[in-house]
Amino acid sequence: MNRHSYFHIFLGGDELVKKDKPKYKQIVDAAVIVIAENGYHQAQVSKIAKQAGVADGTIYLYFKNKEDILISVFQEKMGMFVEKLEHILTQEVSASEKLRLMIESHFGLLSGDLHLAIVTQLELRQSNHEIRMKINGVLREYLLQMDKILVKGMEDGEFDKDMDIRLARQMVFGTMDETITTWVMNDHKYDLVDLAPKVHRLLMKGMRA
Amino acid sequence: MNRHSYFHIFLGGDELVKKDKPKYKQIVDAAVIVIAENGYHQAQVSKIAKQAGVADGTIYLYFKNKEDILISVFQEKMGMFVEKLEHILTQEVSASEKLRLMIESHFGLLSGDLHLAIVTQLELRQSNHEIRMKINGVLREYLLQMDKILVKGMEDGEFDKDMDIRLARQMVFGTMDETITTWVMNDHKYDLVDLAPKVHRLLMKGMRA
Amino acid sequence: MNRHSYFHIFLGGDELVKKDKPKYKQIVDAAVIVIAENGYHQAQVSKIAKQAGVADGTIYLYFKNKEDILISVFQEKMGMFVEKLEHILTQEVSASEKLRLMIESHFGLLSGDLHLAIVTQLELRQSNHEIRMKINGVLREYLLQMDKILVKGMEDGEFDKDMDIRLARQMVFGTMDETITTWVMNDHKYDLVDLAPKVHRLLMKGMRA
Amino acid sequence: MNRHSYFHIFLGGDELVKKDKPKYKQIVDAAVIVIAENGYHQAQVSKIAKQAGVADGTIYLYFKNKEDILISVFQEKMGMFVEKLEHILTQEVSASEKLRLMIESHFGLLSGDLHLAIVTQLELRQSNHEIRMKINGVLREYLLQMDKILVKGMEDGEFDKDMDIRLARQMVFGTMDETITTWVMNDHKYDLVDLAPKVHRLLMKGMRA
DNA sequence: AATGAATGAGTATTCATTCAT
DNA sequence: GATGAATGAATACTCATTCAT
Repeated sequence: MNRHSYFHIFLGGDELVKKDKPKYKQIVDAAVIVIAENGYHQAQVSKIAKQAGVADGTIYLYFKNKEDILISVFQEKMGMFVEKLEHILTQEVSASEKLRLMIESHFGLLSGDLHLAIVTQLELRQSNHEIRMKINGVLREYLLQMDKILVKGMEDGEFDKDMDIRLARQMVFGTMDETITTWVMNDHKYDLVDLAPKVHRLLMKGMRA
Repeated sequence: MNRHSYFHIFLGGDELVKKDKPKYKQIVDAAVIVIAENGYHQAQVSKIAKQAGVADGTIYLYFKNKEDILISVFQEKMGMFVEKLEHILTQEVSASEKLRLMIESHFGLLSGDLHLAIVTQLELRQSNHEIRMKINGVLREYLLQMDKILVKGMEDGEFDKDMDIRLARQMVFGTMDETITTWVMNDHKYDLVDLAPKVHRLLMKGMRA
Repeated sequence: MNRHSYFHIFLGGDELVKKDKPKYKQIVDAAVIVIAENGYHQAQVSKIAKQAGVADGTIYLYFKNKEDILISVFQEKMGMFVEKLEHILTQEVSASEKLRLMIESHFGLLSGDLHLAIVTQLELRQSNHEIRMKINGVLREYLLQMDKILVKGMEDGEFDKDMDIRLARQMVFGTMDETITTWVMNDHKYDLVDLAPKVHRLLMKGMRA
Repeated sequence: MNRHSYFHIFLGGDELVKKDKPKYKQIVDAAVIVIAENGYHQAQVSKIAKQAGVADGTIYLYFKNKEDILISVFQEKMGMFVEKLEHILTQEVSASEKLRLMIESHFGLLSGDLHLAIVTQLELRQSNHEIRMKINGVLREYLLQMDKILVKGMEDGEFDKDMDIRLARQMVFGTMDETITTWVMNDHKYDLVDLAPKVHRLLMKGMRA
């Protein structure tokens, strides 16, 4: 039994097989570049195809439609964030330290891929309701992992036990998001990762027991 | 000399004269309703005209183009927020109390106009880069007033003197924004203003000296 | 009360008002010419608009979509056939004579508009299932009138009383249709109306009592 | 020398050799099924290949292009009709009886293959001008055989000697065609072959000397 | 000032056909 | 012979904006 048929059974196959092919990632990466450089509304399928070095029609061998490309971009890239976060969660450190690592990791990933930062913070937010809802679905996974840090911190007495977990999450994510968006809008003039410790300290003061 | 005539000098007369005419507000209000009820991408000029009870062409007697309508919506409505905030700044209370009043006022205004909340938190963010930059310009005035509270609090020793003012502002605004957006996305199931004290407490802990 | 509001009450208004405007007929006539000269599959909306002397977008002020244009072409033109047939039905002549007049009228109308003949006999039959079903609906009205001649002839003893009305109708319409299509495919080399008496005689022999 | 090798000389060998291979018929039969079940415009080459159990590219080893498949469908199937008709022509019976046998045979063949009936009466007529002209070429052979019955009948004094042979053929074929199409459109609710004697009688009355 | 009919630029997607393996 | 991944041309429709009335 080959690898393909193995996955076919557990994961539905078609989808995964396509994601494994080099052109799938090629197109996703092309989409990030085209959207970042041209803006969401000027990111035509033909432009993405050209950037990926494939024919327009080839796009549709790997994606159902344009919407599918955009959601896949977010899914593929968000995957990196979730992976890093999951790794942080396994470490034997305090909740505060995990929070610091998360902020640093999050800032670091976006600092290292300016195109991606523009796409996630500015451009993808211009998408229509339907796409945004699907993106939110992907984001939820990340926020659920984030919650684990907060809950652990509260249980261990590091964070305020009476804290409203939803508000705390909104403060953490809202602060990070606002910080990154401002950085992107200021054309990355300063170093984002340098801000991580300050952001961490600010948030910690807010949540400390 | 009132505030309007002050701006009159800098912004050009035509604009202002038109803003005083009844149809100007009529169209702006229609735009809020149409965008909230149909979504940003389904808010055609003809729909706004119909809602406002004027002909399509009439829109262009009051607005340069569609973009101008959208920016005007934000400008006109944001005006209310700035006015309230300016009033809070004149009060003889602590910076912490001013912060609380601001959050409460901000939440209150949006709670009282669900259409506006949908438009500012969800729909207007789907606009293109250019419009978003202009909206940010309008928002800046509000953030500058907000900064005054933070600076005053730091000077008075209520807030941490070593705080990075930009980060603090991002935490405050990011937390509020994220809280409101979550509330809108949850279809206003709970009372937003009720969350104000909790948000205030959370932010205060973060900034306290 | 003006003419428009009068019709509005009885006929649904919008539709009719548009059909009365000169551009409606202008576009329908342009469609016949474009389809006849370019073939069904090469009759793009932009070509029809150009032929009609209007902008592409104008088409959509008068027609819901391309399908609507095609059905309207058949409806408008078939209207002439039905009108003539209804007039024939009012005449005080034998069923046989009515049949002769119908064939002559049918052949005459198509002889007089070669574009239309090509469109109805060859091109419109290439349309998809949905359009064809709608066209058949329009055609049904014509066949119902035709049935009246056959029924009258049977009642009056001119036609065979034991005739299967459905088969008789299929023979009459099938023969006419096949005759016209052959004439169109032979590039109108001979005179179609000249064939009317012969076709009439042939059909009459088949149906005579 | 058989009929095939006769044509071999005039039509080129490649064609014929391929027609004898099993995959040729496999693809033709698949095309009939796919067109009947999906409609002409939804009968993509890839669907036909799938139904035939071959790869898309394989189609092009047996057919020049898609058009060639469609014409071949008609040719192959029409072959059965011509064969039956040729057999009828050899029989020692009256022209009227031959006509009856032809109608019965024609109705019978289509009754026995509903897919084929749908394809020839409805779907293939949606093909473009060029294909339709080629189909008519194939049909001509059938009509030429049919003419033989009419000519014989006229010579023998069974049919009206003054009959216009072309019109008579159009009546015969038009009536049969219209009858079959109506039967197909009515979802084969009644028995088509049962109608053969009635159709025969109707036509005979029309042509009788 | 107000109208609303007319304009026309711009784009996602399908599918017959090819050709390297 | 057989495959199937890759190609790329071709087209209906929307809607912001104009301008004659």
